[in-house]
Amino acid sequence: MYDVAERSGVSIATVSRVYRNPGSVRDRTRERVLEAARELGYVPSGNARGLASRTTGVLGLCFPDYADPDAEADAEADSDADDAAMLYSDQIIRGMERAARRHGYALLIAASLEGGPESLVAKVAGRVDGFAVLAQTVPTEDLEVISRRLPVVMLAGPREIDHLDHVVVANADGERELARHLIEDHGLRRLAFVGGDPESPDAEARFRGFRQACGDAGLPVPEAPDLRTAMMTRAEGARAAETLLDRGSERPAAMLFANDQMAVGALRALERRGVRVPEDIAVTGFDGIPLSRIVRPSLTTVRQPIRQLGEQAVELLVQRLADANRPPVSLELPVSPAHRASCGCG
Amino acid sequence: MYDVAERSGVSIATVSRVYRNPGSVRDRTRERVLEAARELGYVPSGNARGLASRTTGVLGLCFPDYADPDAEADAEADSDADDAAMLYSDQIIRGMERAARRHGYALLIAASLEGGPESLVAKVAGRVDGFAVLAQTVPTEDLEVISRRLPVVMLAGPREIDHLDHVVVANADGERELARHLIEDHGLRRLAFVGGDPESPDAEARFRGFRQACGDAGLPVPEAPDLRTAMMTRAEGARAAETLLDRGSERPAAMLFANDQMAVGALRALERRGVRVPEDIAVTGFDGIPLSRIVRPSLTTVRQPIRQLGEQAVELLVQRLADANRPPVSLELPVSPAHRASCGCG
DNA sequence: GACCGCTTTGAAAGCGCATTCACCCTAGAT
DNA sequence: ATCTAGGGTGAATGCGCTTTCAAAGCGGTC
Repeated sequence: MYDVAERSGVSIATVSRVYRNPGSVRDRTRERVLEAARELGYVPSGNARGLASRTTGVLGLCFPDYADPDAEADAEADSDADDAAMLYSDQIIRGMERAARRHGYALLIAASLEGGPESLVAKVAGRVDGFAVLAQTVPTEDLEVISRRLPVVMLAGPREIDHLDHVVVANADGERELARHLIEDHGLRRLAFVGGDPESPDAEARFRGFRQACGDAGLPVPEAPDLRTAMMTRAEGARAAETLLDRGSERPAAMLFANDQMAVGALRALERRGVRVPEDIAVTGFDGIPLSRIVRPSLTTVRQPIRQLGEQAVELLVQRLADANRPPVSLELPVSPAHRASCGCG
Repeated sequence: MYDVAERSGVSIATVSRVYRNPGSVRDRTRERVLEAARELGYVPSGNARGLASRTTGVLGLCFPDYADPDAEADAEADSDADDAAMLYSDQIIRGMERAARRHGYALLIAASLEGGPESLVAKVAGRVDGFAVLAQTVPTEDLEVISRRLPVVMLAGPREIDHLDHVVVANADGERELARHLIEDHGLRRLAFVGGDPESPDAEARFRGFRQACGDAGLPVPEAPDLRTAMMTRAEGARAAETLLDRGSERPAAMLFANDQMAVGALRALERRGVRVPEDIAVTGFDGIPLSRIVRPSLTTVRQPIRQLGEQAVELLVQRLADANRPPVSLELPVSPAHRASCGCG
C-alpha cells in the first residue's frame, strides 16, 4: 500500500479510501491509484484490514471430522458412511455459503480435530466475526471461552451453553407425525423402530417422537428402539431389516428407521427376501436425502431442511452481530413429511 | 493478550510463546498464562497473528455463483440445475477441505459475484496463503494481478494465465474411450452426440473426444454435436432425446450425452416412448454422479474425480507455497469409464 | 566465588491497514 | 475582494500479534 501510495503520488490514507470508500476520492485521483495498484500487483491485506477495523467479513463453520481420511484409499470413494455424513455437512455448508454471500460475508470452514489451543477451532474463532458449530464438535469448555468474545450458534443438537443462539430441526415432531400417519391413516399397529447410537441426539429425538405417537394412539410405548445400529449406514439398515424379519414372533407391519440410509438398505434387503413393500410391510426413513426419492419403491420420509439450517445459522449470526445484547434465540425448524410409495401412499 | 500478560504476570512475548511454541515456556509459567487466558475468555486474533507472521494458515476457493439465489423460493429446493451444479462445487469443497485439513489449513470459500476492487475474490485473496479458482469464475485481469502476489491454481478449465498451476480432468480422453467402447465393443455405428453450450469447456472437450473416436474408427467425423442444449439439465436431456427420435431418418444406435443429468432425463423420455435401453438404443452420460448408478437401467458414464480435483488443488498450493520458483505445473486427472447397463454391459 | 552455557523471559520494533483530525484548496456567497 | 463551506487529502496513531536481540535466571564447574 505504501508503494502504491508513493507510485501514485498520494498518501496511504488516500489509497485506503480508494478501496474502502471510493466516493470520497476525486475521480482523477482514484484512477491514478487503481492504475498504480494494478501495475504493482497490489492485493490489500485482509489481515491488516481486519486488525485495523476489528472486523473480518468472514463467518465460520466448524463441523465434525466425520470420515476417516485414511479410509480414502477406498477406490469407489463412496462408502455408505461417506454418503450420509458428507451430504449433511455439505448441505449446511451450501446453506451457509448462500446466506453468507447474501450478507456480503465469506465462509471459513474447518472440520475440527482435537481441541486445545492449537486446534482448528481456535484458528477459525480468531479469523471470523462469528461462527456456527455442529453439536458435539467442539469441546464445551472451549466454546465457553470463545463464545464470550464472539457470536456462536449451535446447530442441530443440544445448546450446551445457554447464552448461545441455536437452531435445531424438529426431529421429534417429524417422527411423531410419520408414526401417526402409519397408525391412523394406514391402520398399522405393530411398528418397529430402528434407532442409532444412543449418543446421537437426532436419532434419540426421533425415537422420542415415535414414542409420543405410540402414546397418542394408545399403543404400548416402547422403552427403547427395537434395534439400534452403530453407524446408521445402508449396510446396517439391511442387516437390521433381516434381524427384525428373523425375530420369530410376528413380523412388524412397519419398520421406521432413524434415517434414510438405513431405510434404503432395508428396502434392498426386503426385496432380496421377497418381502413386498408396502404390501407386506411399510418402511420409512428420515432426512429426505435425494436417494430417498429415487429408490423403488420411493421412500416415505421426513424432509429435513438442512440447508435452511445453515441459512438460519447465518441469519442469527448476522443479527447478533448487529445487536450483541439481544436475548439468546432458539429456533426449531419445521420438517415436512414426504408420504411416498414405501408406506402405501403415492 | 496484554490483559492476559498482565494477569499472569508475564510479558506479551511470553503469552505469544505459549500459543506459538509452548515448549519454550516453563511449565509453571505456561499454566499460569493459560489459566489467565481462560478466565479472561481470550481468543487470539487471527488477523494480528497473520499480520505479524505474514501467513494465514488458510487456503481459499472461488467458485461460480451457479444457482440464482432468488430462485430459492422453489419449495422442493432441488431443481435440476441445482442438483448438477451444486454437486460439483460441493465435491470440490469437500476435496479441498480434506486435503487442507491434512496440511493444517482451514478453507475459505466464496462464490464470486462481480469483479472489481470490492469483490469477494479480493476479500478471499487478501485473507489466504493461496487459493484455487474454478475456471471462468474470476476475470482474468483480476487473476493476473492477484497471482503475482500469491499462489493461484486454476481448476477444470483453460489455464488462461500461463504461469499458474492448473488441474483439469481428462474430458476428451474419457469421451473418446466411451465412444470407442460403443463402436468397437458393442459394434454400434450410428452415434449421436448431445452437447451443451459452446462456451462450456467441459462439454466441448467431451465432444472433441467423441470426434477423435469417430476418426479413430474410420467413421465420419461430425463438425458439431447433433444437438446442443443450453442448461444441460434432465428436462433438456429428455427433450433432446425426443427430438433425436423424431428426426425422421434412422434412429441412432446410441446417444452420448455431455453429462449425466441429460442422460438420465433421456432415459426417462425413452422409457415413456417405449424405446428400450439398451436393446433398442444405447445411452451414455458423463460425470458419474450418484444418480447415474441408481437409475434403471444404470447409466454408462465416465466417472470424474472431482474430489481429487480439489485435493490436487490443495497439494499444488502447498507445494508452491514451499517453493515459489518451481515451474508451473499442469495436471490432467485421469477419468475412469463406468460401463453399466445403459450401453449393454453389466 | 567467579565463570560458563543453557533455558526462560522481556523490551521493542514492526506487520499493513483504517481512521481521526487538521489542513488546504476551490467555489460560491456576500 | 473577502468570507464561508465543504470536499479532498495527508500526518499520525493504534489495531494485537510475532520475532529478534538482550538480559536475566539457573545449575554446575573449576
